[in-house]
Amino acid sequence: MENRIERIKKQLHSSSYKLTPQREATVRVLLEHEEDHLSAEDVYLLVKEKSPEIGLATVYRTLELLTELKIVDKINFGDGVSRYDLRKEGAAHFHHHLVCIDCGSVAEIEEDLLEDVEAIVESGWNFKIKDHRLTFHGICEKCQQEDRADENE
Amino acid sequence: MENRIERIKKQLHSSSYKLTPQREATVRVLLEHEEDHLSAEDVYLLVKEKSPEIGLATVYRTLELLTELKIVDKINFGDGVSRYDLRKEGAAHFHHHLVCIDCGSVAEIEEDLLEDVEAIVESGWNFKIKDHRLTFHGICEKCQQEDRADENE
DNA sequence: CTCTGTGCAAACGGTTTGCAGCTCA
DNA sequence: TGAGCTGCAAACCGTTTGCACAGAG
Repeated sequence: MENRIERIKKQLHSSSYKLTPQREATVRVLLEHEEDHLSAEDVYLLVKEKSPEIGLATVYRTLELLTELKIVDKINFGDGVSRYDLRKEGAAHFHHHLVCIDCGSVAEIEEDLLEDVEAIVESGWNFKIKDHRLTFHGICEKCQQEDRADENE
Repeated sequence: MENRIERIKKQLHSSSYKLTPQREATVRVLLEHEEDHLSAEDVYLLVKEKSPEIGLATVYRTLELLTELKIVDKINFGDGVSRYDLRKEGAAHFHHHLVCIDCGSVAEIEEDLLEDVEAIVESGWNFKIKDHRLTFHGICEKCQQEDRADENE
């Protein structure tokens, strides 16, 4: 935890930004909720619990800054809200998501899985890939079980 | 063209919707710009050229209706605007996109490419896939050539 | 006549921006 | 002192909604 903060601090400094208390509070919330896919508003409310004086605009500006430095990834599942996802340490590729269309839960896939596909696309379409977004929409394990339970009623 | 309109008309009817002049004008714009990834506003302006009385709300409502009936797909490249993409005749899967981070152009990939990946995800994560979104961000062929030309200056 | 669909304008909600004040070198 | 950063409120902008009216069956 502390050493990840330290590393982020260095990343900011190397681009001549400061790790202000507000920025640190925001980063801490992101670290503590690494599995969730928080919206800016979510982050704001969580930061506010510990630092009540913070403003929503500051959170937005911090998230934008972190996105720019590729410390977080800004994602959009099509529900009209941007969500922010901390990049995994040393992850070469952006991870994938499984969005459940029943309960709305979002799971992550760390495995790359796209290596073959990317090779095909790069050679077949002459496209130099820099990043990707892959999201599957479907039914999560829990909802599948509940659906089956419903059927047996 | 005409028979695709006819087919869409039938799809609407089978869900007890009418193909009104406004809806037809909107669909025609989508058919005429199948390669572009138009925003609602884009569609509105194009429809307005031929049917100036149409309102923006009607275009939104039509696009929503077409999305519901899976005649178009609503996509989001993260620039804060929804774009609408006509489904290819009989396409089982939603196609993929190549977004150029230099010039902003968007190309489409019709090939599935994800069959293997989906099989892995379904069995490995117990997730029943219903749909997917795959977008690659990178440099298109044209911009790669221009970059190379720049280097040789 | 009824029900669906439409145009307009207002409302909405997430995000951005202008600005005055603050912090810390 | 000055550059960067913050909080607040207002502005923004894509999208949705309420409502009165039009049009087809």
